[in-house]
Amino acid sequence: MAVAERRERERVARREAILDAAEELTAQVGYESLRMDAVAEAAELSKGTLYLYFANKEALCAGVATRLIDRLLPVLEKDLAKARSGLEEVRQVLQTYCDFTRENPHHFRFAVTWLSAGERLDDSTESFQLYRERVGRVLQYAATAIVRGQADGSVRSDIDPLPHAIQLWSSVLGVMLVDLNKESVSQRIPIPVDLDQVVPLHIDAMTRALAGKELS
Amino acid sequence: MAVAERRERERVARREAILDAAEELTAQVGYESLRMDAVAEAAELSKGTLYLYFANKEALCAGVATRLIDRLLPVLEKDLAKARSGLEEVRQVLQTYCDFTRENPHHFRFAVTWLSAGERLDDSTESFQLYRERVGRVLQYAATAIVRGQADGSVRSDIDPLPHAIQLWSSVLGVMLVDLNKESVSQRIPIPVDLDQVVPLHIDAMTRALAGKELS
DNA sequence: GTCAAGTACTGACTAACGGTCAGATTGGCG
DNA sequence: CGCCAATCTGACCGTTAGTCAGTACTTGAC
Repeated sequence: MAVAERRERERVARREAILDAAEELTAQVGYESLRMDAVAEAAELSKGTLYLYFANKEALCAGVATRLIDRLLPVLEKDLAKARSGLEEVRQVLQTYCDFTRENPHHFRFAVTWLSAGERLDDSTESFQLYRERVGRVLQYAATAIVRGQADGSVRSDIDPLPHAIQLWSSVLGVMLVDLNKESVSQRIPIPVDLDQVVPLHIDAMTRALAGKELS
Repeated sequence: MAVAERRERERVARREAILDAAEELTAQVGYESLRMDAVAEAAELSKGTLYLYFANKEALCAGVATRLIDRLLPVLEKDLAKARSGLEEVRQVLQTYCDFTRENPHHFRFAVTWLSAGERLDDSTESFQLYRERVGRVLQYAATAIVRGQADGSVRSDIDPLPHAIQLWSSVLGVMLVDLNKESVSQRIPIPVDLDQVVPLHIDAMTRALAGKELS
């Protein structure tokens, strides 16, 4: 049945086309202003069709976010090759993640919304399964870097890699939340601070906290 | 004109009554499920009246959040008295803020939404002016603690208090984001970790990163 | 007491948007 | 051609934030 195979290919292609449209629009107007009507128009489909490919708006956004992480992973792999120690790897994971977030602020806003949605969000759909798996992979990079650092002595030996990987990731999340909204936050917070410093400060602080004995 | 004064008192009282209703409802159903109709009903007013006291839903929520911070500030003051050094003060600010956030998760969700809203949110209303001012005060506690720590030698002398206060606050924001959604996050992240550890780990890491030379 | 000028409040209405579904359209197959 | 299944459509629905013309009440002047 070559027909069935072609149909499957077409189905995948259409799904990707919808994701292309959604990604493009998200980049323009931001994740929270994304309208299903607009996605349908951009993809040259009717709104109903979107729901044949994605369970709901969140699932569609999860699909966009998953593709973005898929582009991050090879970069992460490449950047990590530069590192000369486990601690440097940890630092590089954080740095690469921050750079990625700055280039793809909308993915980040989606992640925050997803996290803070608590029980309210139904993330049992396939789109979310895939997304979750990608997030897990990013965390694994951090955890692996810590393990390597413990092996080569650059990272303290008395810590548990996985919980620390989550601590690193979640704290970066908060810092990036502020960084991405620098312009408005600096007006919103009645304190004069150069917010550009905050991300490097945080990465330094995290590195310092993980460093093994030999760090001055 | 005693009449004008009484009117003003009544106006303030009504505003407070609306905030009471909104706070109560928020505690029950959460910030994102708060409905203006429900607030109106709970406050025994019509919906239109709410908009005579608050510019919009966000402004109402900012009002609720402001009152919550007003309850945090004295606790912060009290807890800080316990600290024996500047570094301990920093630690205590973080700890008290985390405890407060756990007791008032809805305030926290509001703060995150506000921050991540970027330019989209109109926060020029009076409610937001007040809220911003309160956030500034919390940050000031952190910054002051750092300054004290530098004075008594418990905190590194080579850091700038204000940017670090923001780095502390924003990273705690991210960590709490995960903490508050432990149950669902632990299912969402395909990695087996006890998420209860993350907040203490983070506070330790932050303390370690700020500590002056004498820390082992 | 009464009337005019505020002031506070009301609730039906609108607009926007996520999501649905009965029916139209398309394309393969006997 | 005619039938079936898969795909697609877009008018429609429910929900909810926000509006505003109209009502009710209060006040102070006469």
